[in-house]
Amino acid sequence: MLDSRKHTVLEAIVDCYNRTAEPVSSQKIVRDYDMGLSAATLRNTMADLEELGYLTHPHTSAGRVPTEQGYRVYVDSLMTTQKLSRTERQFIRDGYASSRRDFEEIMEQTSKILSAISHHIGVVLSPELHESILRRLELISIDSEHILAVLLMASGAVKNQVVSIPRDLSDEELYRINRILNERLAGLPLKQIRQISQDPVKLKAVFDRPLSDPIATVTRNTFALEQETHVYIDGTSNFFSHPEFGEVQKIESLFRVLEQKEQIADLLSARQDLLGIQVLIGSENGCEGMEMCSVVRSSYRVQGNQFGTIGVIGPTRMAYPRIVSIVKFTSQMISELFEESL
Amino acid sequence: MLDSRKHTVLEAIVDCYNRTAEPVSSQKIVRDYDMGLSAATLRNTMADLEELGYLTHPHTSAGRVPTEQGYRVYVDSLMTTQKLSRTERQFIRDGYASSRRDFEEIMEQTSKILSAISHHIGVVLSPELHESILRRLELISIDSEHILAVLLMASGAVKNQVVSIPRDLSDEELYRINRILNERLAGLPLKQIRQISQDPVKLKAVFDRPLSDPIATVTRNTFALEQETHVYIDGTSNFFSHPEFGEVQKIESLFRVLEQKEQIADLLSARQDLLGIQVLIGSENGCEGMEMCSVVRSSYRVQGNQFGTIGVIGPTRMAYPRIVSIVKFTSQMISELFEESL
DNA sequence: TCTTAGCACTCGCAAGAATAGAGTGCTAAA
DNA sequence: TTTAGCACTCTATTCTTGCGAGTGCTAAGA
Repeated sequence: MLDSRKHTVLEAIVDCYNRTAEPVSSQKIVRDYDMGLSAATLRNTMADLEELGYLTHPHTSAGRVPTEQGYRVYVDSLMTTQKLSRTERQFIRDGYASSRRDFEEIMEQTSKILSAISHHIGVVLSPELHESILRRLELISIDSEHILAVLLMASGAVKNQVVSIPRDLSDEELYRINRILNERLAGLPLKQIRQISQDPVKLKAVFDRPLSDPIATVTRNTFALEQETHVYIDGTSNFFSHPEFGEVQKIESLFRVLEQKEQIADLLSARQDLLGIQVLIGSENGCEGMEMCSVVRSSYRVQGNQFGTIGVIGPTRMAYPRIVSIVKFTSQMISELFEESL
Repeated sequence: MLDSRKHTVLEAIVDCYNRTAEPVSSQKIVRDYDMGLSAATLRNTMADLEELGYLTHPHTSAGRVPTEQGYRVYVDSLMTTQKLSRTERQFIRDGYASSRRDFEEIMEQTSKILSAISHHIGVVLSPELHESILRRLELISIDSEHILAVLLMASGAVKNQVVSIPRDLSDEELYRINRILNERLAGLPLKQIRQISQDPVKLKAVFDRPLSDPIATVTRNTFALEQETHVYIDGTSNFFSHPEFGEVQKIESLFRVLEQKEQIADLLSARQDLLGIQVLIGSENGCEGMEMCSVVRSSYRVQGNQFGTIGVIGPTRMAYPRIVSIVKFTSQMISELFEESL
């Protein structure tokens, strides 16, 4: 569809625009890229590329700027992904070295590493709690009406949940319930446990006890969990250094979106089934207020069928090859970390 | 020091400036405030107030703007604190109604309520973990090298901590250690437990066992906690609606500070010993990059000697009477919540 | 002595006009 | 097919001008 020259020119323009943040003129290309063509010829090619929808003009006498479609072609078939340098890889590894294998800390640290090395916004989505497999649960008495349920997942994630109890339970009773719940429920995914806990028939089958038994109530109340994903965001202030966000209103709309963590979660987790790296360019992310941002995301595997997502959010004009490498490498790192910790 | 007229005029100017965000002229005061004086007289008084350091001029032919010193006088002795309206009080109460008494949720919800009702930034500092009293601790086996320690505090706060263990411990051993730790340590503040855990003599005295016993190692590793305060921030994007932050660089410096949670923690917790409401005006907060912001803060009591802090961060030009009332009422609410939950 | 009307003066701000310069599109020649 | 040349367009900058808001000062009045 595009001949070789158009490819080269488009790549040069994307590259140049990404570095300078200014519309790219034909002269600029002649000077900076040695492609043995004159400015006039380039202008012809650029006009063609514009006709095809890969470039635009801010105004008649300005240079060219890639359109989203242009970026799409660049990302899909032009750019050459370079490997991260040794220093960069080490930087990422070092970032994890200090963390003590604590689930939350790994999540948080990842968002920090991503933002620090990419100079954009780093986002991490923890795996959906419902998919997690319960390794062990511990019930701790709080007062006569509440207990604290500590759910330890196979992934290392921990969920604390205050649970109402129907009547005061003695230590022995609680201990007994605790033991039985562990026997019958450990090893199952939370989603399944939830189904059991809400279905009187299944509940009876699993525990072989009348529904009035405190064990049924405790189970029901403990596993009445909402869908839950945690969102870790870091590096928001990096956005201030980009010239395209020189006006307040542009940055405002972005920040308003970032404060809505659910929206970010949706954005990152949409079509999570697609494995590997994905790049959403500009308005492709479908998020109002984030039209001028691109998202590079990848899922990571925690365990079995459990996946979380990491991503970098930056201006559409970002250094895609580098960011893609960063996200790819980091998601490998994090998957390895979780494999080790098993 | 200031006669009654100067008082009235200063109050009017602060009030007017807070509403309009524009320098206040003598005419404006004549029109909006019925004080039976001519513009010329007001100009004289304003000149006096400027000489005393309570007002300034952006330039010769502009109206007056309060200085930080002017705000100081206003806050300390001029403003009339109005009570919150019934609707506002109800709004705050409703904000807590949905939360399930979960410690973290209360913290988070408070920052949301504060920002939503004040239209500024809401900040909540959890009480310093070291000051908390251990109610109960539970050890859960993770793998042959790690256990999970769940510390339930008297306040309802929960701290999960992954702990390295010297060698694989059987379930019975772990259970035994767990029981002994609870017997000997529950009811003590973490700070004290930490001291015990690091002092061989005390450790031996409390547990009456050789230091080589796993119980000593587990104790030491479990309570080697850092000082720790959580910071909950909400409503940062509210700042975009204030006209004085129309330029990017002003908002940038602020957001860079807000990303440094430790700085915010220091800012809020400094001189925590002072009870009641405190107002830090402009550069008084001593935080670089936040010179144009004021802070209204108050501590809340969780239990016994344990205090956390809540606060509102807004532009120096904020509606102090209202914000002070909000912070005061909210900190009462939160203290009550914790009393109930005992 | 305090208050006020009047007036000259200052300064910022917005609108316009002029200029420079960057970059294009087109044409015609190589 | 490529390229040099040129006219044209549009932006960004700078300067000027005029307007209006608001002050400070002075002198007259209460």
